[in-house]
Amino acid sequence: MARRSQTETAVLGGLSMQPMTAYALREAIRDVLGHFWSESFGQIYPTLNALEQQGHVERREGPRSGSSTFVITASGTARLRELLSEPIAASPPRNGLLLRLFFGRTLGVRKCRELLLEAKADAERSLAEYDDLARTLSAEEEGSPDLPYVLMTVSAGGHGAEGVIAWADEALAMLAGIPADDSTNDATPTDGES
Amino acid sequence: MARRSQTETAVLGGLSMQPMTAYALREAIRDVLGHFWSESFGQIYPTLNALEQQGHVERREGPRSGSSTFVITASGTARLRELLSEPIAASPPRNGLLLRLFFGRTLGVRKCRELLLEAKADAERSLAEYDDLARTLSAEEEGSPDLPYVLMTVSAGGHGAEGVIAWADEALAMLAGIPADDSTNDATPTDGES
DNA sequence: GTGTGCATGTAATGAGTTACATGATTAC
DNA sequence: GTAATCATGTAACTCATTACATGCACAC
Repeated sequence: MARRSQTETAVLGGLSMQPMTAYALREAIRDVLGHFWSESFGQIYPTLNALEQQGHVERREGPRSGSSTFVITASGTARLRELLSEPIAASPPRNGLLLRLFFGRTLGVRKCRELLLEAKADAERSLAEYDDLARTLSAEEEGSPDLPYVLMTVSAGGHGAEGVIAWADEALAMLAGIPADDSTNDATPTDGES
Repeated sequence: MARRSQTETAVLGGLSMQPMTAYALREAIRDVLGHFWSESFGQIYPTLNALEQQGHVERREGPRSGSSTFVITASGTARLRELLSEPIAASPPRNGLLLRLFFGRTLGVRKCRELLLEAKADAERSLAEYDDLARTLSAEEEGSPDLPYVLMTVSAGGHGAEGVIAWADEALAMLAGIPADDSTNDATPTDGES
């Protein structure tokens, strides 16, 4: 747990695929890892400096004057392997959609339906994106030893999206069974008694 | 965005289902919302105090001397409705499993397989739990106006777990297609050149 | 009378995000 | 020359978690 927590993993991992400038690294993390991981960019530079001091990465001449390309060292690869082998620290769940639906009685049937339709549309859109991405990557990165692993994570996104779609359909059906009671929607609260 | 960010929503939502002590609330959040939401308990008490000062909850005699039961007020219900209607602030994705698999070339085929088998087993276990939970709740809370909404969130958990299982099978099949190259596992890194 | 669980809170810490500040290079 | 983009960093701030501190009440 060398602090920098998982930022270290993401940074070393990115550099394990290819040497990059810090700038390129942060774009890679945003665009490529972005589907399932995020890093605060404010920590990438400090982490790179720390890793350099520990000898896990080396600074080389960058593509421009003043810029540096970072290259992972053998010790960095070992460190990455170590980090990847650590038990997965489950980040606390925070599903804003489910939080809203859970209190759906207060939110109202109509808004719940809207949320579900929106979630379903989002999932359908991202499912299409994942399919595209898988096809593009298979073609462009053909033969790369990283490809199968990358495809696995893309596939996870796809299955997740499919799960959301199936769930949304089910939930919409359940919603349809609830009397579209407008008193729970925007009218006076049902604080009848006591 | 009254700060206390979403803690406010969870607290008001919990009290919208029934009046509780702060202690009971934090257990409810842990046990019931726990599948898709988490709150740092250190924020529940301050949030309750803030809500009390704003008139969104009222403090009543608790079940013991010195303890208080909190009751949501009409303005609290209105506030909750407002909070639930706010756009969903997507929390940054942080999937530790996918982060590891993405760098699977470095981690090694064997450990990837272990991770996937573990994830699949976890998903199967929680799928069974969700099924149980749905059955139990349907029986125990029969007739509650909150029940259908609660069941929707349970169903989301189930579909999610099913998605993970399907994905894990696919990913394991992909893994099987990779030469179980032990050089990428624990042997010397493939830092051949330069 | 004592231990377990109910009950209430606060302080310290640490992690993560944003916004800011700065400058070089390249394309137009 | 000037706008966009590459490039590097830091400081301030918010947010969240953990651990700690305290005490009552009820069952045994």
